[in-house]
Amino acid sequence: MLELDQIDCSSLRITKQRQLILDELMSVKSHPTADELYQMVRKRLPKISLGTVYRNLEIMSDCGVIQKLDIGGTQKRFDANAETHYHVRCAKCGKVDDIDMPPDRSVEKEAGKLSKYTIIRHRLEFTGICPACK
Amino acid sequence: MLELDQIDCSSLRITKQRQLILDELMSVKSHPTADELYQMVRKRLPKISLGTVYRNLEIMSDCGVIQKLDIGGTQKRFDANAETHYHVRCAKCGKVDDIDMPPDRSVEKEAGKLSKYTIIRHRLEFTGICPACK
DNA sequence: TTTGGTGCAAAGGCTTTGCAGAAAG
DNA sequence: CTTTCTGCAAAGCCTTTGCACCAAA
Repeated sequence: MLELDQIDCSSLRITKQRQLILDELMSVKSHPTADELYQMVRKRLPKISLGTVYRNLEIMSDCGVIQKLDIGGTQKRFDANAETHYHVRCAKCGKVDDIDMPPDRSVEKEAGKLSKYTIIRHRLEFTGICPACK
Repeated sequence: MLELDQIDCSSLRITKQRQLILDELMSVKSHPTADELYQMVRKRLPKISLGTVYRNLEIMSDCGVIQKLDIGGTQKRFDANAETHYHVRCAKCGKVDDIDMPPDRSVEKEAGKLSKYTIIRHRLEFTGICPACK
């Protein structure tokens, strides 16, 4: 729940593993799960462990280098683009893509008026059927 | 992933358990997790099992009686209101509330133009700090 | 060196499931 | 009666974590 903690991002080291995980994530426009990323990185660094992938994805998203997506489905997904942007998820195969729509910050102001919460951010997600599943 | 399957909703029976789970869910405006609901129902039906709660929540959301929410955090939450509406989640305590904002279906048309997906629905969620956590 | 990172394997948290008996229709 | 549902407990799936060793700075 506590997602506001600041972690120390200044003492991070650049390890082979961390670099490769980021490289692989940046190389795809899809939004892979930790395990998918693990399979990708393993081709170049066969001895890397799944735990290391999870640990690094966690750290990098805490530091704002990447983004952890909590889209439908059971597994979390990761996005090399840490900026706010919108996504679509295929209801059949679970694939997640970006939607190239400019984020509309005004909805946050509106939501702030309609509730007693102090709004920090918003997230807009679409569900649909991807071209391959049609 | 396959969330489009139709399940047979015509042969459902009205059991004590199912009725109570729905009653409890309808009685709150919060959006409880399966376990929270289990604790609530247990006060009135001490011998109910957690598995039964999960099973019924699954069935009722498949049949469109209730809604399963996939909001941030590790646990799924449930909503007696199956209509499309928006939510806020507190970044500190994880509480989820409704936002009384009319759903804007036009964003779906826009997203359809900007991607190759056939859009089925959208979901808008806010993150903020609830009054109790301020 | 010092401190942070890694691999491994075990543990954890939430959810699903198989099965035999119970209950709804 | 027949079919669906329940309680229980075990299994499953994804993710986190403890520990001893390794490597970056």
